[in-house]
Amino acid sequence: MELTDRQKQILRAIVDIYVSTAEPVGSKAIAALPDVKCSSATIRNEMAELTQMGLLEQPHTSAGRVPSPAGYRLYIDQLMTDYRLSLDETRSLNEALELKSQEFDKMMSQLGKMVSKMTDLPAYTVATRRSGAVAKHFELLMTGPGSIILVLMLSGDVVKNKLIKLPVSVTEPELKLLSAVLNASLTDLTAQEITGELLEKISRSAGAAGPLVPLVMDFTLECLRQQHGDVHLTGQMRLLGQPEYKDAAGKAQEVFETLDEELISNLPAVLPKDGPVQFLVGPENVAKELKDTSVVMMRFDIGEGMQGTIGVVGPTRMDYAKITAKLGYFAENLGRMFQKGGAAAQPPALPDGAEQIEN
Amino acid sequence: MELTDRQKQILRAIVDIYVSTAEPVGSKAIAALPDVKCSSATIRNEMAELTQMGLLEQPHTSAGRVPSPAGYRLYIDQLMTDYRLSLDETRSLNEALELKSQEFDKMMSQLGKMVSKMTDLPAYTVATRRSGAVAKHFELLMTGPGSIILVLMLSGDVVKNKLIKLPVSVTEPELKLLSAVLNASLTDLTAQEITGELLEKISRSAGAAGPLVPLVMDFTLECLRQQHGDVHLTGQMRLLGQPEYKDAAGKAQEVFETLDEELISNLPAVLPKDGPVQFLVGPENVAKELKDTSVVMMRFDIGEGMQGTIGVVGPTRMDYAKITAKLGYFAENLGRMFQKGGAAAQPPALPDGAEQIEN
DNA sequence: CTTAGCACTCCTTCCTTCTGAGTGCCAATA
DNA sequence: TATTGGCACTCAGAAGGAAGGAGTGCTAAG
Repeated sequence: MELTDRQKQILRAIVDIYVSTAEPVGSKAIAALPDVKCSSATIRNEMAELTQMGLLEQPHTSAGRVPSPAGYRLYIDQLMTDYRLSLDETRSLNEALELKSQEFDKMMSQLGKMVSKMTDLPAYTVATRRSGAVAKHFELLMTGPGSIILVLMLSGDVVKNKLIKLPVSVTEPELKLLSAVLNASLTDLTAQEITGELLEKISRSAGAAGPLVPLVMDFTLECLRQQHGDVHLTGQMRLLGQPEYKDAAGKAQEVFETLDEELISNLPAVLPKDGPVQFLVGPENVAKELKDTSVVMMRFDIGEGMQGTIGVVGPTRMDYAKITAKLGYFAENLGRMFQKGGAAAQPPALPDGAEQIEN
Repeated sequence: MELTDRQKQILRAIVDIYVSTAEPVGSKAIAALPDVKCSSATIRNEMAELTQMGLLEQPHTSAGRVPSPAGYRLYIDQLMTDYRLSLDETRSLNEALELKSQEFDKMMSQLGKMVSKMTDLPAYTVATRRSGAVAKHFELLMTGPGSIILVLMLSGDVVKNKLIKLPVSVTEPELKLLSAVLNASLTDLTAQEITGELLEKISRSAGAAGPLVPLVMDFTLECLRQQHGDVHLTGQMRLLGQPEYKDAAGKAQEVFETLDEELISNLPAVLPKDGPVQFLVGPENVAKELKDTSVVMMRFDIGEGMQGTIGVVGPTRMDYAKITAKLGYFAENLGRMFQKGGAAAQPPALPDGAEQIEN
């Protein structure tokens, strides 16, 4: 069942208005729009039909219309007009993009904070490996009589470290030997390629530090197998600024808790695969508590077989076009920064005038 | 002006009841308590006096009484009876204490999550140095044609890393040389002891890698100078479970934002110094937006010149005794775990019966 | 097919009333 | 002198209408 042009125009208008007012949209409001040529009665007829099709909903009989999840979906897939970032917006996005270069994990978390601030909604970031990770370098450092720190460098510029308590006493030279053996035999191997035999061989060549090998390898394999970095979720409280949570702290709390638990653990499974952008609208969402909540996810490149995802979480009624535009701007420039010269590189030059972003 | 025993008893009862009900406490409720011997009229007289002294407040003329901040303060300092952890509580605290040993920073953040869950309130953790930090080891690793990773180990088992983009091209052996020079000349020095002259000397001995020295040292000095680790704040949303935020999402959001901004940056300045426990009651708090919010902070030892702080944030009306007991239990056992054998060590044995915790 | 008109629905807001918990004070009591 | 029972008074919050108004669906005319 195809929509007529007028129906599309009306649906689009309803979504646009509802997104900015959070109030059900009446037929008069639509008829009053400058480029609508017909009367409110006609609009009413069309609205009744759109409701029948399941694209609109009515909170109660004598209220205006609100887009249904299906309506949002259709809007996103077909009707959404690209949002043009204003010069001001571009400028503040650029400002935000001036990441203080730090440890990788902190950069990701800082990025999330920036996005959350720019969209005034909760945001999260995850780093994902595109290919299997390999170890690049092992370093074992004595920190005290009974403990060492293992510093592990992985592909993708990821550094992990762990404090290990020693089951046996080991001397500094023995530790050096073990480091050397590990670096010689395990660098550039994926988790699959590290076999039990290999480990046994290493244990034997490591001499007195042999008993350490399982401890070191447990952590290493755990790191290598990790597909996703931590999910950094921030700005949850911004959701409270949305009118839907005006006086329903209970509802908000439920959403928060779900975000904290479900989303963080399930989200990596629904990272965008096909396009750079993906939308989860209301009930399409991972958890049923989030049925009135939507997620916009945007992929970006961080080179070295790694890929990042920025996501923004908001009420189903959110400005998909604007958020997509902002995320797109971030993604584009982040990819460039990560590839070219790291976060310390120049932020992108200010374009002359507002820039068109494709979604 | 000293309080009579009966006044103390009444104040204590009012705080105890109000803390658990969040409703103003009337004279009848007090008179009905088993160990109160006088009538409600007497209680009313005493309550009027306590109100005059500024220890109680009245939301409106015909309502019961509520403790004022001064009342809470007096309660905390003199009246609070130690809360006895139940066997159940001790058991779940012990369960929570089974930290998965990980990187230091993650442990701290995980600890915050545990505490937040156990108290059902927002919590934060910070690690603080007691003495100046020194560098223990430098490691420079080539990650690609134009970039290296600097891994820096500090005293206190803290590991920091940073991706550095190279201004000049450097070979692997040159990098090794620089590592060696850094390790030879800078280990065990505090930030103060690293002078310009010293750096210049290093630059010269580093040969081709000389131009890298400022980049490396900027980061190193930044790390050495850092007094506090990151403040890990979690569980903000639990505040929404408290009745005072039942239908005031706006107020909650304000508190959240303040927590995020003010608290995190100002908090290290008010870390407990004198006792292991410190209370910030309502207006004593760091920011005026938190005037209805209290903080309980507990110090614990993590050895190696480091000290940790766990804090719990809640409405002024919170169960100080219970929270103190729980934090105390954490602090005691954490200190033991960190000192004896790291987080991988055994959690404390379950005491026979509930255990008395001193605050 | 579109539109003006109209009756109808029902949410929202505002006002009023009512109730009851709790106080303050006074006079009686021990 | 300290305590208690009694009583009038206060005031927030709940409950109950009543009015207002935005918006709909339907019908009949253009």
